[in-house]
Amino acid sequence: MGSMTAQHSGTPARPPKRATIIDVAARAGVSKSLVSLAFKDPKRVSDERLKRIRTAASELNYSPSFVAQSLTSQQSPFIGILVLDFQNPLFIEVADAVRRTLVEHGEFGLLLNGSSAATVSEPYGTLDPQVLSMLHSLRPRALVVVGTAADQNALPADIPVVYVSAAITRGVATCIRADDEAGMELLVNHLVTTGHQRLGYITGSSGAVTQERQAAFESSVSTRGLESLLLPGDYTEEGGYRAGQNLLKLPKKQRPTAVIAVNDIAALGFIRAAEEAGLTVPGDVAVAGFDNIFLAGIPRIGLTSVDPNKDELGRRAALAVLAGAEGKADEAKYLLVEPTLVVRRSSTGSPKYDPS
Amino acid sequence: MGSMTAQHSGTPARPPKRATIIDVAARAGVSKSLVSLAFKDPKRVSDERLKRIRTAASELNYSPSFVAQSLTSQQSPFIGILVLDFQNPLFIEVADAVRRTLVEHGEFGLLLNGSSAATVSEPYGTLDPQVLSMLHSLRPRALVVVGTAADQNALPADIPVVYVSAAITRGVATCIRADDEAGMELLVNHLVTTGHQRLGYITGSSGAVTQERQAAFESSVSTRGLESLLLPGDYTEEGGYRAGQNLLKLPKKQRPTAVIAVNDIAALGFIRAAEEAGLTVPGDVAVAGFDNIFLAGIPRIGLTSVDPNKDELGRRAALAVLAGAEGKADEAKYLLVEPTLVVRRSSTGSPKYDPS
DNA sequence: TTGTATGCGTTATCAA
DNA sequence: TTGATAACGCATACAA
Repeated sequence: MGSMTAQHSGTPARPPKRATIIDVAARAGVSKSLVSLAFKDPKRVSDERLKRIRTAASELNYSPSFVAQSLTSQQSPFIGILVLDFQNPLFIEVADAVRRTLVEHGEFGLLLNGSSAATVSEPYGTLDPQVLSMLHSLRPRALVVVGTAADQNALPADIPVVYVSAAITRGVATCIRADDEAGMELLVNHLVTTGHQRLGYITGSSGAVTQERQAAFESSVSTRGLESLLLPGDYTEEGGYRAGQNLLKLPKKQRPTAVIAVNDIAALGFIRAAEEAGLTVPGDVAVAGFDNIFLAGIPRIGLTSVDPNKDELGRRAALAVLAGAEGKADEAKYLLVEPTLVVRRSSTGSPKYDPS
Repeated sequence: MGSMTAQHSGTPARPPKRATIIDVAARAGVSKSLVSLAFKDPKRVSDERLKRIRTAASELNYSPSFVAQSLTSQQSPFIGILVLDFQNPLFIEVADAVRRTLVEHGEFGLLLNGSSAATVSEPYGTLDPQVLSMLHSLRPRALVVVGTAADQNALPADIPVVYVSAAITRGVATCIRADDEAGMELLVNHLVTTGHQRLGYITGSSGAVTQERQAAFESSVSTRGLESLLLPGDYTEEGGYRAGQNLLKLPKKQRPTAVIAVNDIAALGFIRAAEEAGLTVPGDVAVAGFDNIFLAGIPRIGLTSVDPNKDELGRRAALAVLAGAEGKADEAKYLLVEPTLVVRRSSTGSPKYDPS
């Protein structure tokens, strides 16, 4: 009996109506209130009736209607995890970590796409009004938003919200994110230690993360009195590639000897531009990125990167949102998770790839 | 006015109750059925009242309750797109293509996680019973399942379902997938043309896709009377790596000169094993995969791969599910989409990576 | 064109 | 411990 039975049979027949609480009550010979009770608070109903209800329910393949439940209770028993960019592996991993932690605590985390972007490339995502409207009336216990949302006010104001891997205005809502400033410090320190004095930075295109990482770079660089160069780019491979091409227009003397990109993907694009132009990495120019996505760890790539500690981000976000759902969140917190630096070939070691 | 207002104020205060159709009716001085009409079929209500209703609605920030709507109409105005593995870029891209096509046709596609796997590595996913139960009562117009579901019967039997990028039993439900047999032919033909006579194949671990690709390989190879070798693996980098290590235990004479992996990720793992052992790709061994994920196209990787034509898969699935939602799907179709071969360095060209 | 009554599946309140 | 009944927010059929 496949899923499309109705389509197969010539006559649509009657759609196999789903069993309701009334059907179960009738079959078990009790009132519907008792059936409801049997599901919510089994120990308050006598053993005998409980058994009758349960067998009736399973025979009818009954489960309480989510919709009807949330209509009366004004609340749905799940926590929504809104991901703003499914193409970004960082977000996926963080979101999944949130979900796992939620499950461990007996909560049901529903992971769904929150972005309305037709084409995904902008990290600074717009929340899909349709999804929001749906969520608004579904009334999940709480919401986790993964990634920076363009418009925070679009979210239901009466549901606890936690942001993770997002850059939002401090104080308005709880936010868990990697400490980019610390990450940048790790990176710059590493590069300086390995002998670099002239650093380039490939910027993001827009959004708070862009600004904050850029500010962190400028601060790290000026504190040390280093020469620096800002290369406009974005979060895409293409953006990094263009930044690389622009860099190569400079006279050799002025070129940075090491380049940090706003994220790993852009770093990858930069590498492509550099190598196409006959430069070696890290021989002629060292490269590093942010996020430490899967890609960065592949031997052929070997990209030095700041790891945001995805599991920890997800775990903390889950705990925060659980507190919110319990009504225990007294105020909006702004939690920074310590990143770590993963040093690979792209910033050190031999310029040529030698796997042996 | 953040999202957590309720948490900030010491006293929880009364939750800012959401405006209902009655509030709007009262404010606009009409009956609630007229408000309902104004939202569903505006042209059936007089201009003047329509205006009053609309301003009242926006003043109260009212939008129809999704929950109440689907409770009465027995249907929710969206199409669910269930993704079985969010870590698999292939699925993400296909799912997004489905969503885009749906949007073009005025439908709302909700992309959500359908897998209950704690750790994601098995491509042969288990549908999350919680998600299913929720969906069951939400009653979306239709469902698209992206990826192979372990248990097809778990899905609501009274909602049209279309599978995409999945391997399911023919005939039970509509299924859109890449023609793996054709893809394998393209690949084997390419390798034979470039001089290879001894081919290896890294298998998947389980599931129908695993079986079908393997059968396709064996068929392609035996038709041509080629020597071949099956290397047990799975869909992960680690699986490909282990397969590679096993291959290297063989005396050089018996080793295949080209290896096809069940997917790109496994191919990547194989490359790592080969290069760690001092072999060059494609000098000592040519490598190719399936799926043509983003990774495969990066110059440093340059992996020859069978491209499943993700946009087309998504588009066809969307069209099929639209037909199903309209009740126009007369029977379960099994549609194969023609793949293309993308030849890159890993199977041809110079063994050493030279970007210039 | 507009208003009224009823039902959707469940929970909550109250009686029994 | 159990059962009757009123919400919940909306759509639909019907009446005006």
